[in-house]
Amino acid sequence: MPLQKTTPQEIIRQSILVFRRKGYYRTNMSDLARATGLTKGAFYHHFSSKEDVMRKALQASTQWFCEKVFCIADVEQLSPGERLDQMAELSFKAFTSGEGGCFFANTVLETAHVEDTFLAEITLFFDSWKLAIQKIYQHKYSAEQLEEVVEQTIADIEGSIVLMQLYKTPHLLQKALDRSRQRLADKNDLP
Amino acid sequence: MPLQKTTPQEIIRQSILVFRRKGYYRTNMSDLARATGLTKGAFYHHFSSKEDVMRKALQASTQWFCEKVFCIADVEQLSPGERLDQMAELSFKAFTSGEGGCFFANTVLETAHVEDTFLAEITLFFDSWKLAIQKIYQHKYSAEQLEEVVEQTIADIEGSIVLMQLYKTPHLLQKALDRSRQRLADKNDLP
DNA sequence: GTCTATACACAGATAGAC
DNA sequence: GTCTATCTGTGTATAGAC
Repeated sequence: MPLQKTTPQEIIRQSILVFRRKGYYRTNMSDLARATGLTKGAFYHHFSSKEDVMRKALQASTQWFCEKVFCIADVEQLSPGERLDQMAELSFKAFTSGEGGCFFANTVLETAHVEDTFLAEITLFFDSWKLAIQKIYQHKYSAEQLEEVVEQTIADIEGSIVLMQLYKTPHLLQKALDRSRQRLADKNDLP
Repeated sequence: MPLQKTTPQEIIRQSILVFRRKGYYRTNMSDLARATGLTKGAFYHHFSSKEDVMRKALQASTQWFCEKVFCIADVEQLSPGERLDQMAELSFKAFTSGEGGCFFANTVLETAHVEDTFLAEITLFFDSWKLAIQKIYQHKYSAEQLEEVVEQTIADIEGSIVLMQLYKTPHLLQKALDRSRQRLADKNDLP
């Protein structure tokens, strides 16, 4: 029997890149087929619809962040500062490699008020991210401060990703990640 | 001669609401026509293309922010804190009334890597915003601190608008605006 | 599993009557 | 200035050969 030429995993990997760059609605099945070296017909052999591809792309991307980035928050051999440094470095690469910034922010802004099809998948990403940062900041912030400083950190990073794509300079994201590190070091901080 | 039933200004006003909620690509001419009580044919009497409507919508929205919100930074009768309070209150209303959060953030994420058609219009909005906040923060921050704290403030607000739409609570934006106020009050702050 | 061909719906835009 | 009708392109999805 012949080998499977194109695996669903590889199709999803390429589809994430296209969706992140062009957005959900602007991406068409021809784009996805071309990116994976398939035809539209062959593509539909693997996935039932564009929505199906998108959902699996969001899930795969969240899984990647959890396994490669957010899990660093649990490494007890490292200090909180070292954990944040490693997470920041990987986050920077993830959000600046290729085009499109944050796949999840793009998707929530694009779809939230049209159809709530992907809200569960996107919420899972941000909840996982919040939890990871929370684990690190809890060494420094009190319980009542913790929630807001975590929200501020993620908001600062996501907003910087927006501005980064407008002004076309990754330095804006780098500075936001540096601020997230300073929040762990500084004595007097917001809030 | 008969009176003009639908003014271009009113068409743009309604189009902004639709574009902000559904996004540029997902909005079709029927949506815009319906929102203004016109038919597609009548709509094309006023505007040459969807891109034309979008560009004028972005320009009109920027003009509104400059005349109604950003100009408060120049009111010398008010203290810097009072100016920021007033700007924050109007910004909160602008970003939470209706659906879609920030029209400009939505548009830059949607279009930046597909076509750079609207980058000039969006840049004008953010540059105007930065300038306004800069005028207020310059009373407290040194020249070398100023740029980053302004960028941080806008990033924090924009990121909070993203999260606000995911978690469906305007409180997230309110807290980001409160932090922008604290940056003017606190003694020790980031950076 | 991959291909070509095509069905079907809807989008942006135009023509021409009123 | 607004309408109905229509042209044309493109999008999602399916059918069926190889």
